[in-house]
Amino acid sequence: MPKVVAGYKEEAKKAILETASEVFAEKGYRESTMDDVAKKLGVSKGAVYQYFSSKDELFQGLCGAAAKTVEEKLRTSFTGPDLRRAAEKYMNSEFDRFQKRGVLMFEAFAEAPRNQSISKLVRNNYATVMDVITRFLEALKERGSLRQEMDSASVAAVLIALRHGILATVLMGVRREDAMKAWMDGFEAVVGPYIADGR
Amino acid sequence: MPKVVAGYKEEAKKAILETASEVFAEKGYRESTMDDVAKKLGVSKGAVYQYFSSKDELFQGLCGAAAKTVEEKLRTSFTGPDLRRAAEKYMNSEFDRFQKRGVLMFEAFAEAPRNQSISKLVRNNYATVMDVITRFLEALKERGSLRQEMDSASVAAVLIALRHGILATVLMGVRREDAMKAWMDGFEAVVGPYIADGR
Amino acid sequence: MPKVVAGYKEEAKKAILETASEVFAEKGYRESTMDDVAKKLGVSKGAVYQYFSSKDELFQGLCGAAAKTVEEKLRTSFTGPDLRRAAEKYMNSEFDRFQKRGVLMFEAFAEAPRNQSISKLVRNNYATVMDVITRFLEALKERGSLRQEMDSASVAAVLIALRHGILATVLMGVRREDAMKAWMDGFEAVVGPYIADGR
Amino acid sequence: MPKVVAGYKEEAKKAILETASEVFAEKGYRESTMDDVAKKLGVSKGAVYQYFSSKDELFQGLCGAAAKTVEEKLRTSFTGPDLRRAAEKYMNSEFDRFQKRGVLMFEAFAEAPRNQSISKLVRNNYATVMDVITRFLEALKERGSLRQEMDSASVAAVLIALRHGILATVLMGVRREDAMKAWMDGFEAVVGPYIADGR
DNA sequence: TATGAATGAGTGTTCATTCAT
DNA sequence: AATGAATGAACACTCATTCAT
Repeated sequence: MPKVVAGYKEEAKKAILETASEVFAEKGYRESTMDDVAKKLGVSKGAVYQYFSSKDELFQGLCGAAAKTVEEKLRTSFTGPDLRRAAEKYMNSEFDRFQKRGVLMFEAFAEAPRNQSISKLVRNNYATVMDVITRFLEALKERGSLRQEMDSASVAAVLIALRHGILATVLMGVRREDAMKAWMDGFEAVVGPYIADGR
Repeated sequence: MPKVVAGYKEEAKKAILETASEVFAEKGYRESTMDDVAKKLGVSKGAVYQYFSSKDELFQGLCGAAAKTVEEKLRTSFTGPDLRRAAEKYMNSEFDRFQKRGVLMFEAFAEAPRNQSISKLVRNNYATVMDVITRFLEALKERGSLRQEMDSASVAAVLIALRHGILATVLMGVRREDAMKAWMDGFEAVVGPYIADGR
Repeated sequence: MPKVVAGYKEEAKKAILETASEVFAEKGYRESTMDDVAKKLGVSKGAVYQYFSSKDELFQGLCGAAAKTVEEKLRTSFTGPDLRRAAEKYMNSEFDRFQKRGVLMFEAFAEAPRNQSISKLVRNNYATVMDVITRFLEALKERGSLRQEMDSASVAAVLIALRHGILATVLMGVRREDAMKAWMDGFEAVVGPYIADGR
Repeated sequence: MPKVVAGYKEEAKKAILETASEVFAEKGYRESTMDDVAKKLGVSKGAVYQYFSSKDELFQGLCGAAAKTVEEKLRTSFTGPDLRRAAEKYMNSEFDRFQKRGVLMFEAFAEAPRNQSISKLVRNNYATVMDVITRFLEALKERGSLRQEMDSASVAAVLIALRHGILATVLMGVRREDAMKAWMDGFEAVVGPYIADGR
């Protein structure tokens, strides 16, 4: 009779989310069963239901957590003075995550049209990411590191699309190094010349 | 007792594929039932099974058809002398298709990791598209319409990723006009200066 | 692969209803499973669901059929010239039915407060029965077989209650003959003197 | 950590029974969960199990208590010199109880055939009630208040059936006042003329 | 060829009951 | 005594697939 975790409720939820994301990523959301999740956790189905009242809620929790991870990663990656290196580091960490959980993003997109909560999550995540990147570019412009006539919001939109598309190609079988090259090429072309220390 | 179509086997398959893609796009692949498809066609389940021996095969047929459509569209769009206008026209037609069938792409990506056939389809499609675009860019370079030092394959990879990412943002709720702007902005940045009539 | 019945849809429904009422009467509605019903029919669960889309609907169908049977029995029993004998014959046939399916009535009453359809059914059945009996007594009054000052509706209400209560006591273990005696005693007391051929 | 009651074991049981009867009456025995009962009590499931070792036992306790209440009510109602008024007062108090807990009776009847304990309870209750009423009628006969040729046991049986049937009609939606009229009409018809002070 | 009744293996979810704390 | 997390056996309901007609 193993416990979900030996700790507190929040810990338990996190553990379930973690396991569930592995299972869902491996077998797909619709193809995975609650039993799969429970068994991988070494726990009974009922135990999982104590923390998430439905499979759907579990999936939403998952997507929410993933969205937060993405935002976090974004914020922590784009900090240093070297824009280019930041972009590279960022995409590298995305690749790592994608190796394992990448499909989940598509699962979420596929569900969104028929699932209000997921849809809202996806949209909010997009808005947040747009905001973070736009502000970041604005700050660089003010520092003089980027050309003044750049439309930050527009560039941000392109970068987000590019990032998404690059990740998708990885799922399509493109080799990681090729994908990274495409990302860096695209990044440079879109962001343009960069003066590291502003003036 | 309506026939799938009053014509030949191939006609019948096309009709089923068409209807199935509507149903799957609306309700999702896993959530759609063979009965949904049959009913929308005004035909019995058994009739559908006469042409596709399983739901999975039906989905594969769907994806194959979609891939062909994409390739076709690509080839027909990028022909005229005006690169920019061609890019815009192309994305416009993608948007139209995406309004209705967009999600199917995500369904396919989500299935791919667990479905050999779909996976192969996706990869082949990627390769084909890469090929088409790379050749096209090469041709333009030879004509002198694009800068000679451009790495056609690399630019093609970026463009494909960008296209994919842009379409994804549409599903995420980005307005069509904003998505189009991002596409055009990205396109120009990536492809660079273009001399319409070469030299 | 046995068919539900070898006949038409309506036959099939009747057969299912028949079997289900046996199962439900034996094990109780809530304790019976759809599998119980299917197995007793020698059919798969899915087959049952082809005719009744839910367990609840099956139960409603059951109650509806039972209500109709009751009304029918009432109408056919109270016809001849001998009121007393009619009453006895009627209750006898009720006892026969009750031996097997009696509990179902209580199941229905127990469900009614939480089940609109059942509630409506029960009320409608009561209204119909009241109507039938009242009219019948009225007719007898007109023929001069019953005392003129009798309040037919009131007597009908009492008779219905009495009938119900008598049947309940049978379920409580009262011997059939004792129950019959109580019914006849009550009936006579309530209906009063009767002149078989009017005038 | 609230205690079931701050008092003695018997008090605790009573409190649980009281709450459980509310819950069961509202949602039905099979549809109610032990958690429903516990939560309404403001206590954990485990606490309830300390006093009743199973849901079934809880239900039996309930029925037992209800039976006692009925007997009590009977004994206290039929005391004064005015038989008619006593009958009315009695049914009035039954109506009050029925408003809230009426369905439980049907739940019990529905369970009885598959539950020895409940079955025994129901039969014993019937026997007791028969006894109480028969004795009461006998006493009245001896006092000269009722016609001497009356078969007390028979009349008692009819009255019990009538009472039961009347209560059932209330559950079927008959208005309280109409039900009361039917009860009084039936009562008078069955019991016959009554001389209030004997001789 | 087409039909649609039938199958049967699942799947999400519930809940009485237990038991370590 | 009380808690509530965990168990695990059910159960209603679904659906891809088959096949007799």
